[in-house]
Amino acid sequence: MAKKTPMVADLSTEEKIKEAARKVFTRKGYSATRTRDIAEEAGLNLALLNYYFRSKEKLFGIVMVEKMQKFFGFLLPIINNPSTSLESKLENLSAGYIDLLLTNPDLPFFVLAEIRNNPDLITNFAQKKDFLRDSVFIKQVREKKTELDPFQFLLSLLGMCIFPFVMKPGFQKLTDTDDQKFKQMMLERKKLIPAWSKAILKAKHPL
Amino acid sequence: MAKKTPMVADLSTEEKIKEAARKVFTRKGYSATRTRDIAEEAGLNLALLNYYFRSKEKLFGIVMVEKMQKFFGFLLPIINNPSTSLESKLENLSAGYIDLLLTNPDLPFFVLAEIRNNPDLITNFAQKKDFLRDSVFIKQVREKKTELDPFQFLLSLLGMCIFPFVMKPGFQKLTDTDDQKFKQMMLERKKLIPAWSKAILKAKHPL
DNA sequence: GTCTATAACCTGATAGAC
DNA sequence: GTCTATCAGGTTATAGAC
Repeated sequence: MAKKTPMVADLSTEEKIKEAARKVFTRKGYSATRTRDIAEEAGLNLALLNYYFRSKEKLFGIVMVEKMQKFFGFLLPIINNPSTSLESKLENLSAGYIDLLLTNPDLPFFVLAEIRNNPDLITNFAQKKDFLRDSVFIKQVREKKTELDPFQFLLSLLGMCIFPFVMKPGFQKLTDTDDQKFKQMMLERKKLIPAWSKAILKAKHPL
Repeated sequence: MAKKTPMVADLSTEEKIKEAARKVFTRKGYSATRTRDIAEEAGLNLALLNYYFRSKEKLFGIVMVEKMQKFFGFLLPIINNPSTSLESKLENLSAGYIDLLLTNPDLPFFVLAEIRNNPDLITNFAQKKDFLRDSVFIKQVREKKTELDPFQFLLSLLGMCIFPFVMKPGFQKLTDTDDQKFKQMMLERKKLIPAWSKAILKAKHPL
């Protein structure tokens, strides 16, 4: 193992910093993290952050774009897939999103926080203006059940998938649920949400 | 209108600071707000914050407790009310919570953020340990449908009520929905959520 | 490329005049 | 009680040695 042949475990300095930044920024947010926290987390000196990334803000920007792409890059293709049925979309979205969030439990809160700080950002990640209004998903809900506002339905669907992760720390404390049990619940949820969504679609619309 | 008879509009200095603190802290969170922001928002000098509240942290603590009590003080009594049916609880919770959040749209995000920063806090606001596990709501769901995990159901119910408000800025940007239209949607939602929750309770449980 | 030392700046808190 | 001016400490960013 010569010095120039790094093992898989040890990344380049630049990548070490990015990895540390991902971790600290997602946990504490932009304002509450100090560049020193990131340097320490990376096991490196503070000056290197500026050497590689010029500023805290630029480093954050890189992490932020990554996270946004992860969050929306999964969601939008499913919602706008013209070759799957609405029922398939419910199953794909629920199962895939919960898997994604199980490996990235802090992702939704980070994304929601960032959108609140800067709502204009969201337009960079929705492919085009009125993307959602014109999406296949919205059309399919409209065809299935004209009296139902498809955006109301989507809000509920997303809420059922995402909210448990936003609420995770509080929920676990309140119900004495450890990570293992929480994971089991979320896996179970992959089947519950499509079933429940279909029940909602079938339910009589209230006056 | 003598000097000593203030009009309803102008509050005491102390109350002006608190009101400004509520506004800025809820919008930007603890770390991102500077005491100078609060002073400016209140139209007062920075030194007065420390005169009245000793420190940024103490001022934040006061605002935070208020918000937590507002958030949980409404939820817990409904969930644990022994003299209402499960169906009534669904209706009361949905209607009441959405009304609360329409006048306090930033409340859920603030509370969720605070719980993430300090999960132990939540135990101060849940009246006793295992409050939720032993609650009337959980018992009633269990009686109604033994094969359904009542916590899964509660997560969905809360998600449907709360998530739209957490997502509000992004949703509005993405769908070109102004505040007036958003409010209409949420009022409509007060009827949708109980109907949908009941449909979930009636739906066949997936294997 | 990586480090130590330090500059430049920002922020919470206080002193002291009014 | 309220203000201006300032301090003390912490934080980002950089200079310069290695």
